[in-house]
Amino acid sequence: MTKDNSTKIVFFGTPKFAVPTLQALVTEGYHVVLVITQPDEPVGRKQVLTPTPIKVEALKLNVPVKENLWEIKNYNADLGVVVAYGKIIPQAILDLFPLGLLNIHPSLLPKYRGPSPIQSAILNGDDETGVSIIKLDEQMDHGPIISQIQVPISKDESSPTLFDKLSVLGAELMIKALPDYVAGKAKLEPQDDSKATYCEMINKEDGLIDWTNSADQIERQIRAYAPWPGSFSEFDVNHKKINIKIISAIICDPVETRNCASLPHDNQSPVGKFVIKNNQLVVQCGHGALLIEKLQPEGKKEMPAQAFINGYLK
RNA sequence: CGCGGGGUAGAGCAGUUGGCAGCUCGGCAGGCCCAUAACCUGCAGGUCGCGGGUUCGAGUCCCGCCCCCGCAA
Repeated sequence: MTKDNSTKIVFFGTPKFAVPTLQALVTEGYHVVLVITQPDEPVGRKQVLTPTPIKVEALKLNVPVKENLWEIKNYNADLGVVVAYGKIIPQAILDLFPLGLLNIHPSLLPKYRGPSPIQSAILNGDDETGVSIIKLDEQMDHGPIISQIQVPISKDESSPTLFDKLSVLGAELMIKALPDYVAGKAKLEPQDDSKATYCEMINKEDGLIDWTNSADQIERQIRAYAPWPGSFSEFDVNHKKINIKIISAIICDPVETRNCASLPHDNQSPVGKFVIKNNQLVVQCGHGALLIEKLQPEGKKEMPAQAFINGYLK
């Protein structure tokens, strides 16, 4: 492997997704002179001030960590590597890097520019997604593509597993792409802007299930929005309304196998209500129905549907 | 001190004004049946989160602690 240890790299990243890339860079012997990450934030129920995963990793690797972008001036860096940093980096900062900045984006750009590409790919039922490495330019997720790799999306893929996969693949792809790029031999393929699509920041309300949608669509939503914001709905249980998060479900379609093949999917049950059929928990949707596997009532831990039936619906 | 719900059998829940700790499912044994995830009979399984206190008596009331979860990113 051709490495140029004289290239000084500044790494920008914040969440867990960025960690494998930082690790790989250091392990492969690249000279990471500085890590820029977001400030510690209060986290969790107890609002404990917590450093970002990247900060924790950087300290472990003995790389200096700063939150102030202007610190970069003191490091004479050549190249920037940006992985889920979480903020727009101002042009004046970009100009400090002679070799520019590379960015890992977890989609097949120009598809799914924006902040939620992984969730969007699952939500839309895509067969595949991927990871792209681009050179940052002045527009969001717009720069020329240096490298790209496809990844199939299985029928039961959920956001957490896909995050993990793409996180690791992104790191590998970066390590493969860097030598040529640093040597000035990389091909820069401009994106076809006419094919660009965009995804939005996800909000809590996006997790609210609209049971008039098709079972198909709701099932994809459940996988896409795990673990946050989750997919939830209000149900009538023993004359009380409780908010319940659906953790996983199977589409009740006679074509599908599994044990729901014999279930009556009569399209007559009330939409969005629990129905017990053959001792299984089913919710009728606008089209088709969902067999609930795991769920979580508010204030409770997640539990199998069977346990929910035994404890709540008897 | 951000707001709130909770910890009772392997799982999920009940437990009234303090008075023999219960229900559904699961497990085990037996029965019925062509057969079964159905049905019948029986059995096992509990330091009621931890530590104090009040009381003749605490799952239940009081104080302290630990843990889990929903909202709040």
